[in-house]
Amino acid sequence: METAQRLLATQRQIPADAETVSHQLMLRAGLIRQLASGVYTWLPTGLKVLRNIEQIVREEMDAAKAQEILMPGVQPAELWEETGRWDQFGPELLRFSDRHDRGFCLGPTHEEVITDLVRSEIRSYKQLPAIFYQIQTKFRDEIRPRFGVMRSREFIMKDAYSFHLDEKSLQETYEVMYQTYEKIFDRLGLEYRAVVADSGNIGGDTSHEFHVLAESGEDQIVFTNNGNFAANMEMVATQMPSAQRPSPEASIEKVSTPGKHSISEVSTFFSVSEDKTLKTLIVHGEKDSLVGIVLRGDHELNRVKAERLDKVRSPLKFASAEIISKELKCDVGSIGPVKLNIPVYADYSTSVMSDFICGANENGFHYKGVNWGRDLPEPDFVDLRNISQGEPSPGDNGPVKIARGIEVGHIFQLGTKYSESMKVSCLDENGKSITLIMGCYGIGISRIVAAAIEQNHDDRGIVWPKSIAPYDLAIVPINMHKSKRLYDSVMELYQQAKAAGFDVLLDNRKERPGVMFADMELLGIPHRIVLSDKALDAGTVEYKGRSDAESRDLPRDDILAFIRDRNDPD
RNA sequence: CGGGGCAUAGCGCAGCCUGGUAGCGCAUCUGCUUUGGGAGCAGAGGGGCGGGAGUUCGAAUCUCUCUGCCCCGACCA
Repeated sequence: METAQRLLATQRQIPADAETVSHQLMLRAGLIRQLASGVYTWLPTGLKVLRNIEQIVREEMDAAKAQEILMPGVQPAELWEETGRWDQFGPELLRFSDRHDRGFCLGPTHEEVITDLVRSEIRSYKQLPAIFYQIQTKFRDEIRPRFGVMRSREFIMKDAYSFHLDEKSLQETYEVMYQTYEKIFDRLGLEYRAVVADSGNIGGDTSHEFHVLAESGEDQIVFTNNGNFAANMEMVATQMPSAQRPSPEASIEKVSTPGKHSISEVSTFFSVSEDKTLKTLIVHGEKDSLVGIVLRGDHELNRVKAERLDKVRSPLKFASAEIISKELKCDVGSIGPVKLNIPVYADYSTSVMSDFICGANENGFHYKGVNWGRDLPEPDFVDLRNISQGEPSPGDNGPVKIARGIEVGHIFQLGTKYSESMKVSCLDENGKSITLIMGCYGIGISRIVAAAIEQNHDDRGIVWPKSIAPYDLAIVPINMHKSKRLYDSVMELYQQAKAAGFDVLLDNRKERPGVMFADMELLGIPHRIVLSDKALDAGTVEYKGRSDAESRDLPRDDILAFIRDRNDPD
């Protein structure tokens, strides 16, 4: 491919609307353009990356004996009514009517469609197990699309669905899919981790997420060095401490703490560490009630755990400052569990605290020397918090580490959630009708593009893993328009590289070198060859890998073999 | 949906407070010079200021009202 004939669409300036690195770089490198909120056009370069990812996914899915199909983006309401999701899904499901006033939606996922297909096509156990997949555009009317294609409304997903006669078969296929996902993310050249996950509203029991590790990731993942434990933060249980609560030594005392609101201010004021304080959060309960949630000062609330509590409204909603001051007669920074006349849940970790500090439910005052049982009733101690770095892991696998990740894959064991409501069965070898068991397996293809950039970039632009880079190799000639022999040499190398199977981008624009270098680096092309008259005399070319610190001169005749070796050292 | 912000040329912005008929940088086009890290000079084209209504002799500037987009919170690949 030659730059002069190609819509490179690179931009020098950072678009004002983009905040995250990947979003900025995708716009600047000319991969995408926004059409509407959460809706993007893929430009030629971006599409090449997308196709590279799709190809790897396709090859590995095919290798796992999954069969590719393509289902419609538009789906009839009746199917969704069968599973009850027409009502459950909420506004995220974009609904509309056709000219006959029949209800339709834009497919956010395809459990209903595939299940409908399978129930009419699969009749015998001999056709099972079966895995179907597609790579297709989905639409979810997200409340707030953001970060470019990281969370867009229209996006490209690989979704796969498996059907089984029994649980054992589902387990086997699930294991195959897990391994297939590992192969896919290995081939994509991304640093990732598989974690135990919450299955959310897709339904089912066992589920794993695959996260690309990146500082900017929205999810926290928890794992151990021995590799035997890895889970989404939402899922990591903390235990009731086994230690005995120390006996009270101090007596309760109300202390004036003017202007001290946050835990760090209060702990500094009292010259104690944050773990000697309690923080009390106020959330909405059922109906109009409020519920207090008490955590150790240095701990972080886990929303998913809080939502599971009987008295807490789901989804979790924090009480506003106005409601708190109206109902509790004090402001947010002064709340504590003592004489708090609403239901209170306290985290396990607070059960072994004594002589602690907490808000006095009066502006400008805190209590110190507070003790459970003596100064206030024992609350319900439950698991409410996020585990912290360095704490012992569940199952004795050593201390946990915490990293941030971007969820790019999710596999579920669905069980019979859809097959039951949609009555999918077939006959087993005894002629008995069996309700099929399902699994489903998603990969966010378009999100992977953004995640790969979040994980692999520098101050000059994208640094693509070589398997998904839009081009393998950039050829940058210096002053080609001035030298016929340079032109001939460049074109010869260009043809040779193409013949050798490289996807080559020849920068044949009449630009100054700096402009070409900057664009090729912004685009993140893994290998760059610079050709000049000077090097021609020496019989060399100048080579630089995208993440190399320095360029090097190599014999012209060896360059393609050199790059091939570098790509594939074996 | 709650909170905050923005909307002026392809991109980034100024002008708005104190109304007088739109400007800067980059990009684009032409010419000359230049050519190993986003060139220099000269010239050119391009918008009527998100839409609608109002106030006014006159509105990018003031008022009202829509709409779109971005950011922070609850959803998910």
